[in-house]
Parts: sequence; structure tokens; C-alpha cells
Amino acid sequence: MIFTWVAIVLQAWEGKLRGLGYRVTAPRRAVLRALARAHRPLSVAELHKRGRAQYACLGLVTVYRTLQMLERVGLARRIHAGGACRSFVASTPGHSHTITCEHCEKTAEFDGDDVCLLPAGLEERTGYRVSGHWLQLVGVCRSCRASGD
Amino acid sequence: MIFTWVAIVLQAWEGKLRGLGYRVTAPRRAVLRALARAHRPLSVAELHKRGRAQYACLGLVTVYRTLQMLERVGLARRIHAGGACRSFVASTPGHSHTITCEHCEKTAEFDGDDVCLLPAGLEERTGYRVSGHWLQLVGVCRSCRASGD
DNA sequence: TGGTAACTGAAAGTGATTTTCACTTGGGTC
DNA sequence: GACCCAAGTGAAAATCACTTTCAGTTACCA
Ligand SMILES: [Mn+2]
Ligand SMILES: [Mn+2]
Ligand SMILES: [Zn+2]
Ligand SMILES: [Zn+2]
Repeated sequence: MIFTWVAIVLQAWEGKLRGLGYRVTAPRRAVLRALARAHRPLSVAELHKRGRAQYACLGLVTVYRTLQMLERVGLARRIHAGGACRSFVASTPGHSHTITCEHCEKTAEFDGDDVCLLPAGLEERTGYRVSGHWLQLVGVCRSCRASGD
Repeated sequence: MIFTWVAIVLQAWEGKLRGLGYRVTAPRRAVLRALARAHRPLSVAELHKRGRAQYACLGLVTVYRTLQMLERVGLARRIHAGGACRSFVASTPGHSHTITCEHCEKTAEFDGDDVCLLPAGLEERTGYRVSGHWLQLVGVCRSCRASGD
């Protein structure tokens, strides 16, 4: 039996959900798999379509509910693009950020914190004590650079 | 005649719009004023309500259209909060960021660039060349700190 | 003081998301 | 393996967040 990367990730996710008291159901598996296979942020409608390839009667409402749950436990992350936050990528729990290719939308996650590295004197200048941040990067991925932008 | 800060800002904004070829109309003034007086991000519906205090028959559609225009010229900025990007604050044109108080939502703008200050080696680690970023900070403002969080 | 393109609000249209509810099912219990 | 039942599900309807259309109004320039 051959395990793909996606299969391994799905195993881990299902274990995590079970550990948190969530049931692992066929509809949820279909959403999880669609999310794990994607290389770019997908809208709810896209995830619904892809999820149906695995589980034909998957309901759109279930996709919404599953994404909400995955976001809550840190396995999915909402991506801001085009003035809205309507697409999702797989994610690892904990603090991290994403960078999305402006050509192909391929999205990667990275950590290693950063905004401790803010403008010196920001707290003095603004009067705010910084307690958190939200950051998303845009860039050009390696393969898009190779193929001439 | 006494000029408030809001009145001065509005003068400047109206001049800027005129300079760009936009007409300065009563509905637009009402939206501008609602935005200039706010200390926190406001939803379109909130701006509509506040705008009506000044111009009673202000249409919701005009609020949408005015915000779109203000965003285009850099005088308004969409704020990401609570999984959506549906509220707006006044803004100055050019690259800058905001910090929002987690208690009272009061929002300030700051510049001085930052994300040149990203994790060292990010481009090598991820393979992406960074070309842009979206950053919003959360914190506690001075007055909320003073009044015991 | 017109003339007119820009602008406006109401109403209708659209797409995204949430709510409701009767039915199904995962996973623990015996 | 059969049973139980709270958790989960999908269809339909309701709600929300815009966007489009269109007939009228108005800012601003000649
Ligand atoms: Mn960070
Ligand atoms: Mn910046
Ligand atoms: Zn790319
Ligand atoms: Zn505050």
C-alpha cells in the first residue's frame, strides 16, 4: 500500500478531529481531502464542487460548517484576496502566515515571527501596546519566476 | 468661525476629490463626514445611518459607491476583522497600516515600513519573492490601558 | 444662465451565507 | 453484531451583502 502525502495529512487531521470530540464523517472527509489536495486558496463553491467528486451528495451547507470547524481548530485558514476573505487554504495550528503567488495563487505557509520587527517606537508614536497582528504576503513563486514571470 | 479638525480634513478631502475630477455632492459630503468623525471601523450600514444624520435621504447604494471611490483614491481603507473585510476607516493615501484597539476598536494609522523586516531567509525558505503585503495590528490603546484594560 | 455628463435613490436582481427541520449516522455501550 | 442517541446532514427557505438598472437630479464649466 502506498501512502501519498495527502493521505498522511488526512490521517493526521482525522485523528486530531476525533481527539477533539468531532466525528469523522464521509462529508467531512470529502471537504478535508479537497482542501488537502489544493495548491491555492479555494472558495466555498470550489470546495463544494471538488468535494462532490469524492462524495457526490455533499451539501453546500456542510462545506460551510466544516470550514468553520476547521478554522476553529486551526486546520483551515481564510485568505484575504480581492477585497474579501472568501477563500480557504489548509493550515497548521498555531501562529503563522501565508504567502500567495500573484500569478498562479499557489500559497505557502511560513512561521518564524516577524512583527516583533515592527517600526521602532511604534508603541510610543501611536500610544497603542501591540498585542497581535494579521499579515498576509503576496509574491511570485519559484516556478512562476522560472517560467518568465 | 471655528474650524474643527473634522472640518479641516473635510476641506482637504473635498479639494482632493475635485482635483481628481469627482464632483462634491451633498451625499458624498455626508459619507465623508461620517467617516472623518468615526474613531473606529464602521460597516457600510453604520456609515449609511450616520450619513443620514446629515443628509436624510442618503441612499445605501451611494454609500457603497462613495466608499469604492474613496478606497480607490486612498481616502478610505477596508479593515479586516472577524473573518471579513466589511468595515472602513478614513485613511491617508499611500502605503501604511492600521492598529486597532481590541477593547474599544479605536483605530490609528501608521507608516514607516516594516515588512522589509520579515523573517530572514523567507525568500530562500519558501521560494517566493515577496512583492507585497497586507498587515494589520491589534493592540490596546492608551485610554483603554489607563482605564484598566 | 444654460447644457450635460456625472451623480443619485428606489427597486429589482444576484450571489453568498445562515437558519430550520426532519432525517441519518458515527462511534460508544452492552 | 445490534442498539442508542447526540452529533451531523442536506434541502429548502430566509437573510444578508452587495450590484445593476434606470428614470430623474445636480454640480460645475462654458
Ligand atoms: Mn506573525
Ligand atoms: Mn508595510
Ligand atoms: Zn506562481
Ligand atoms: Zn481602546
